[in-house]
Amino acid sequence: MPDSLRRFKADIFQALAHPTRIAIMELLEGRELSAGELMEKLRMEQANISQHLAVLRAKQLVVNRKAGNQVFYSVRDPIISKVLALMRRYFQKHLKDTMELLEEMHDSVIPPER
Amino acid sequence: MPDSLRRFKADIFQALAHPTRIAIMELLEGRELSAGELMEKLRMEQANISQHLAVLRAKQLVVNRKAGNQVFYSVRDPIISKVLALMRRYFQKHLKDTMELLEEMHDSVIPPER
DNA sequence: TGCGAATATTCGACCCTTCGCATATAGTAT
DNA sequence: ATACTATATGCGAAGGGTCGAATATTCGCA
Repeated sequence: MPDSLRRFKADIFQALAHPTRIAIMELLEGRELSAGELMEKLRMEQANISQHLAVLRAKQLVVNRKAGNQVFYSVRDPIISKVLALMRRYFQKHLKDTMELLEEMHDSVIPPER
Repeated sequence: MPDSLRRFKADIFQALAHPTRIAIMELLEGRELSAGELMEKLRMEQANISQHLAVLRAKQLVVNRKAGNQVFYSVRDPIISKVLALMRRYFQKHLKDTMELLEEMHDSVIPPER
């Protein structure tokens, strides 16, 4: 496989390599949401969400549809959703190790989420 | 889904988000290779391969087995190979768009590979 | 046309990753 | 022990990603 293709594939993973973008992709599984709805569900700054959407758009992981004042996003190809689903299986399978790793990683105490 | 888990999942993608590491994972599909064999197949510096292996090890995408003088690597869970396989399907499906994107991305001329 | 709402883009600071180089560790053999 | 091979780790420089704040664009409506 030529390196240019591998670089491209790496870029796709790179696009998925951010918690917010994963959250966006998971929220978009099977349905369409506007940028505003995403912003509200994720409780993040408008500009920030928009930047992450720009990344996902640039790598063509999502497509957008303008409807009046709003822009609706959806996942471009269900294969990507399958990838995310596989990842969920992977995490369930290795949940114990995952937790241990998590603790090592932020090696002291994980602040409680609220 | 808690954000800590999503961060962890993002880290997995991050680990895959490099052409060299994708190459390593693909070479390891279904078989075991030593660090030296990987280095030779990929024609990269020893230290560099070793650093990439360290990343893959840290995220537990590969496991290693010491045998005398050498260290053999293999993929920890075939689910990850499935993810890579899905990605290959995705690329075949969108090959035309992929190529166009590639040209936009290094938007002038792509230096010939040798 | 002008205004307000929804979304996008730009900018600068900070941080993290990657590379090459140098060095360290682990194992084998003599 | 010494020497040699295989692999790993530490370090600094360069590059790229992420964030918040400010600004720009696009659309609908009066």
